[in-house]
Amino acid sequence: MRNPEFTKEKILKKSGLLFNTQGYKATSISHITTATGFTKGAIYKHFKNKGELEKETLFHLSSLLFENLRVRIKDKKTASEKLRTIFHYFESYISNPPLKGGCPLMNAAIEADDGNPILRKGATKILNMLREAIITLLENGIKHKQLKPGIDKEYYATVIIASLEGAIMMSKLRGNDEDIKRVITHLDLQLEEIEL
Amino acid sequence: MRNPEFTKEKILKKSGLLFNTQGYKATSISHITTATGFTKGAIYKHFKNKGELEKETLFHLSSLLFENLRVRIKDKKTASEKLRTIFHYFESYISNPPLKGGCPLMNAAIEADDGNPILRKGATKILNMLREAIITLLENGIKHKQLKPGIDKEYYATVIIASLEGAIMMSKLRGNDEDIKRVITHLDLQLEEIEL
DNA sequence: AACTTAAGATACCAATCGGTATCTTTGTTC
DNA sequence: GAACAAAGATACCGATTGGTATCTTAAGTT
Repeated sequence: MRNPEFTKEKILKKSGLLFNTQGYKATSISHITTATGFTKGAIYKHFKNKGELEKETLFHLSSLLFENLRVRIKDKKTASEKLRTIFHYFESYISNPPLKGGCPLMNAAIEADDGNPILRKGATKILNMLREAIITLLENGIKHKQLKPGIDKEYYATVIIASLEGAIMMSKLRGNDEDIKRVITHLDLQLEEIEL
Repeated sequence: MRNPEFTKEKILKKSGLLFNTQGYKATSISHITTATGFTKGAIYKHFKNKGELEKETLFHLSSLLFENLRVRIKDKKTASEKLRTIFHYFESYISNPPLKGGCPLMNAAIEADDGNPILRKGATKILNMLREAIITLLENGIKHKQLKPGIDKEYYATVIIASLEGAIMMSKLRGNDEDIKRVITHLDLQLEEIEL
């Protein structure tokens, strides 16, 4: 029963797990063959080289998270509610992670920034998507008189992303969810201050 | 002219650069031999294996940063001034980095957390040192009536470290210092709110 | 100046790396 | 059912990996 689409999907899924937990450089093609049950020939039929597999896997991982978030905020009414939903999505990120290995954006950004330009470019793209999504949310909040006009949207987008990413790293390293909870509390407070 | 101390120092220095920029796994012993001019035999005389070299190098890198900060805050009078000095230390961290490759704590934490227990332990230790240093600073500020009593010190330590670490990652990835500057502004504002 | 010890150089090891060329198998089309 | 193209398996490649055993060289001790 051959099913090339299923095969590619399975490779991406297993690669996603391995790249996100062990790292991109540390995960070899052989690791992926044993994890998927497919052979090297099958992998190189679907991806022209390891860099391409890394790139596609990163995109696959981030799409998973974006979709996760999109589903959770789509039925929320106000910008505040949507933002708060995003914050609290990360509350269980350590104890019950939607993705093993932490944040794929962070992982790719840290591993790639000085030695893997393709992966770095992918991480930059994801970060920009995230920034723009939050800024759009803030803009809609202002437009619908839910958030104070004149606030610095770029500023809030940066503070939100930076503190969440940093907190995930901290909580993951320390093995508890204290840090991520504190940061979520902090972001909730910041949001209160710009609500009308 | 043989000088084993100088040799070990040089190995640590060059390893620090390579590990912090290219990554621990991605940097081979051969890379270090060509960078230092020493041979494999010399390296394995001073470090029993690569893991030990990684561990010692991480400690060497973090000591460098801690010492950097210590010098800058030692002549500052109040806890607020000391904290503000720490925040603004990271202002030039991207444009004029004291250490190439970003924050060694972050780099080690991200690379190690799922597959390198020795490095992970080292990163945890450094994070705890940093947390306790900030908490001590806050305690002294309270004791000397510079900061409001009853503030949640753990909370502020987490917010400070998380947002700074996240911002370094963002600014480094995007290649500018906008994000780190925004976070420093944010932390300055937070500090104002707990000052007496 | 002979002896000793540690520092560092050299040469090698099996295992693994990413990648490719070639083969076999499967499903589709006519 | 013969022909064909695509999917996947197999076998191999040179280069590199972390690590070690052995050798040489330099410096200190008496």
